[in-house]
Amino acid sequence: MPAPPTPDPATGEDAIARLDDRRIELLGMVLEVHNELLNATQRGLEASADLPVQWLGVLIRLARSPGQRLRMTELARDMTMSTSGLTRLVDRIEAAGLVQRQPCAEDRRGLLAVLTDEGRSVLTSAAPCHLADLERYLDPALSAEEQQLLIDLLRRVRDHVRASATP
Amino acid sequence: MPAPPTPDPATGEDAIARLDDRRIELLGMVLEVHNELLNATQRGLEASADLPVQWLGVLIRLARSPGQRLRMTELARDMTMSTSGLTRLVDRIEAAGLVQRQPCAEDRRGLLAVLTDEGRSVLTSAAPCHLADLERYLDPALSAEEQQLLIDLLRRVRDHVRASATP
DNA sequence: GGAGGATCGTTGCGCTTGCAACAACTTCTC
DNA sequence: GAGAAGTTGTTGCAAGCGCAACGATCCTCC
Repeated sequence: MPAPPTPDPATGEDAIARLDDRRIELLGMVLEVHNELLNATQRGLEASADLPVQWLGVLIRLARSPGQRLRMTELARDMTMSTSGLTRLVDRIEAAGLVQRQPCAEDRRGLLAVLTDEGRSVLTSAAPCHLADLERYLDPALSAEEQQLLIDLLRRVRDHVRASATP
Repeated sequence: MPAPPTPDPATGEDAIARLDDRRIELLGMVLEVHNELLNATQRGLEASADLPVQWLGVLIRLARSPGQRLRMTELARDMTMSTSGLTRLVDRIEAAGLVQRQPCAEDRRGLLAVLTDEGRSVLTSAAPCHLADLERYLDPALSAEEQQLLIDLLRRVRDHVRASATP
């Protein structure tokens, strides 16, 4: 391959040409799907239960955990957010009575976020609407197999980003 | 299928059981990948060019557009963010000299965000690092075909969410 | 051609988040 | 055991975003 006619502008053109790169498109698509899907589910959740999606995220993770409780740090990791962000988030949810902080028996520094009865009740009433919304958005777009495939592909990306970014 | 033994708690258990639903897992995975990938690329971009990812998003979209310019509203749609958010974002980028606002000839309400020479220069110097980071994160996780497949699946989700949520 | 409605971009305001610093506690090391 | 080093959760602070309201401009329909 011969050298390009105009060296310095050519590197610029080269860089511009690479803007259509597959990986950049992938990043953009992840961002767009995230925003669209989050906005859509948020609207649906506001209409049906007047609940922020993040609250539901916390409630779901607690409900799935043994004893309906989770350490603050672990919850923050699960939610992929900072511990300070999670502190305020749990503050709000606790003020609404859906969660409660409990001291941790085997580590006196730690706190456990515990799902209250009211939190569990709110979750069981909001979950069906949330799921119906999600089905409405996803099922016509992707078959069950495609959804599973998408999950697997995304999980592989997540795992590798985590592994190569955390150190 | 016989009725469950304890009716009212059973609906609760039922709702809790559905928390493992494929669609909820998919939503969670999209959120996680978004956060991880955004944080990772952000760190890389800070280290190499000290540039927020959103700035690069604007720069890339402008560079790809004919005349390196885009209407504010269209840019907001492309970035999947509100017009007010974009106003402040462009404010910052313009203050840094990478973009410039120009009046729109055929619509005196409108403004065009135009890439400046400096913006183009910053983009061409930052893009290679950004792409290298992205390759480092994505290529070991997914083959070229899988990446393309992932893009296609995500695009179908995006399109359907947009179509069924906007009205 | 002019009035009503829609669209474009900006601003005030409040909310949520992350970073850095901190105190309380645990764990490692000698 | 005592001190150093790390971890856990909270707080002050500032940055960024979306919503609602606003003026300016365009478009439609009589």
